[in-house]
Amino acid sequence: MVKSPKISASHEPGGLIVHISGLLPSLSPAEQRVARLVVSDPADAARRTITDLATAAETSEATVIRFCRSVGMDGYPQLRIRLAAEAARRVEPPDARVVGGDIPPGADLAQIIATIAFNDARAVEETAEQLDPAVCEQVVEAIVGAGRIEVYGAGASGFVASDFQQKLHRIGRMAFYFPDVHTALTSAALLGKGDIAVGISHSGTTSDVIEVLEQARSRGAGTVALTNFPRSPITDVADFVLTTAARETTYRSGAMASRLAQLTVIDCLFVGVAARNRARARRALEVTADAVRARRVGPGRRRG
Amino acid sequence: MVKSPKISASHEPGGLIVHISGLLPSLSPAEQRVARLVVSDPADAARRTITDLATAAETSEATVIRFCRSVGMDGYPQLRIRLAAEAARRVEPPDARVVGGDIPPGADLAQIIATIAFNDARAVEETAEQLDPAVCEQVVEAIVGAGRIEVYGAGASGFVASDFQQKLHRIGRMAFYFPDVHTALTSAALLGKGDIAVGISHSGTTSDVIEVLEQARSRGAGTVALTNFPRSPITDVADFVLTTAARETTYRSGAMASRLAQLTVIDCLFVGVAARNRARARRALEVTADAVRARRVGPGRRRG
DNA sequence: ACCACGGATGAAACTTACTTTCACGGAGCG
DNA sequence: CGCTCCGTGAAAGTAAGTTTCATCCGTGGT
Repeated sequence: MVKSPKISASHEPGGLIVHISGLLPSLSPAEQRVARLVVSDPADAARRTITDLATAAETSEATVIRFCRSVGMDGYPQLRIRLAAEAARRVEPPDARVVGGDIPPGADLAQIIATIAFNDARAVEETAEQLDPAVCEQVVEAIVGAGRIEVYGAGASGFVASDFQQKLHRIGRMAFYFPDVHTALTSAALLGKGDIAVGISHSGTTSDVIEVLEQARSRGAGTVALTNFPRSPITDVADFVLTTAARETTYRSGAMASRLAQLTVIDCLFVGVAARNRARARRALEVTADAVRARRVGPGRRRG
Repeated sequence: MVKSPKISASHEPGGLIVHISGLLPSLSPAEQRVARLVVSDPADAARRTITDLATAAETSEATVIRFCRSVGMDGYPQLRIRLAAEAARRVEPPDARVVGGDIPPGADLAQIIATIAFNDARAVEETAEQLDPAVCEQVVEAIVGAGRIEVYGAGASGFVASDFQQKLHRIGRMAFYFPDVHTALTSAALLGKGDIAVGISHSGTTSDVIEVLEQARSRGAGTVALTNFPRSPITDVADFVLTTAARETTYRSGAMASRLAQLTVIDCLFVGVAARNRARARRALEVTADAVRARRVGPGRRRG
């Protein structure tokens, strides 16, 4: 058996490669070698026979098969044709920016900008592609029906959590965010059936967030995890798992791509929730916009 | 017509399917049955095994192999992956999502996600395109040489400001962010020549941010504005203006696109700054990553 | 009418690719 | 120190793909 019976479904419509990248850290070393080969050149991998690929990855055919199963395929032939399809679909970017590539040392700013924009945009697109609308729908449903919503996140993911809280609050949902673990734990302990706890962690391994989510769950609240890695520990304490698809480079490890990917998911959830009651949400947005109008200056002239 | 295993080269540029259609009349009856199956549903054919396809075409495997050779393939596996690739390529391009379009009232979540992702990714790309590398360069320069860096932003832009501060801080630059206007004003008053103040405001009209930036400027600090509107009030108090390119829709006025666009710019600046001293930045990132390692759990491995 | 010929075809032999099983070895745990 | 569990590849086993070959059938020559 693979994973727990989560609601995250075995769903990788938006790109097999992306899906594999996400699973990469949860694979065994030998399988990771295979995965890296596959990800780095899907078309080439599709051309190879299983023995060939195994040799190239310095492992045995058995491991390649295990890898296929790990990423949700029936066997090698299926992986092969999926890879071929995938490779065909992705039209190579015009110039030679390597996806997820590091910034070359001699790069000038224009190059840097181009590379970053490419990767950032990519993260957004790929995240959206692989998002499972069914799971989103359920999460939206849960949020709409929730008595209280709490959002947790540490460090960089904390910004995202905070952002989500603010958005929900703004359309009149009772949402909270606690930067402090102790406060968060305390608050989580007060959750109950019908409440929703959302934990955000790129790596899926942030113990603070996991603990709080666990606490919330033990009290009967529904739990949602937002992470880049579908088999990371955080998914064990989540009723619903939503994943991002950001490929981080070593150099940019404080990187933005994961943040953008997370925000994209948040945006989808937010709009989904808001769409449930357009009138009310719109009214709330207007009211809140009015509230800060006094803090604005001039006509915002985009004058000619 | 007889079939010509002649010098027809293994070159079918216009697409494999077209190629096969063209050859169809020159094939033997049994091969034609195979060809028709393949042409009518390439994706399906790619999924089938040779025995399967042979049965479906009411013929033997041998004939399928002959068919493969007739159309210039080495064997069945090659045909299969070529078909998969072909089928994938001829998938309809994403449908007509209007750029900057609002979400139609009846939209289901899948549509919403697609629209959002499209607009978000677009905002990132377009922002990068219109970003002036020369100005970025100057800003990076200023930040690298700055004694102190302060970042201001209110509301949603506050998250971005905070994020930027955190990033800079993480690579060892002396950066600050103040959520509170009074504190920010006080701090700005203490800036001087050689310091840098960065104000973030999507609309460019947030008086709090403008005031603080003004204060900083009056003390001799360099000022940077990040806004979506190149002629908004904030640009009057900025030495350097960086712009985003997010088209906000009415409905999503709490919108994410502008946030993502801002973050993209921040990302570019950050990487630009970090690139100035790769060794130091990398070391700092490693050290800070180590610092939170204890707050992480397990290897993210979960199977069985 | 008969036969010789050649191409088309599928059965079966054969080869290669894929999958499963199993035993080994090392890491972590009591 | 011994235990278990997990990752691993060797090898056995199965299925897929390929080749060979005998048969069939239509054609054209005798």
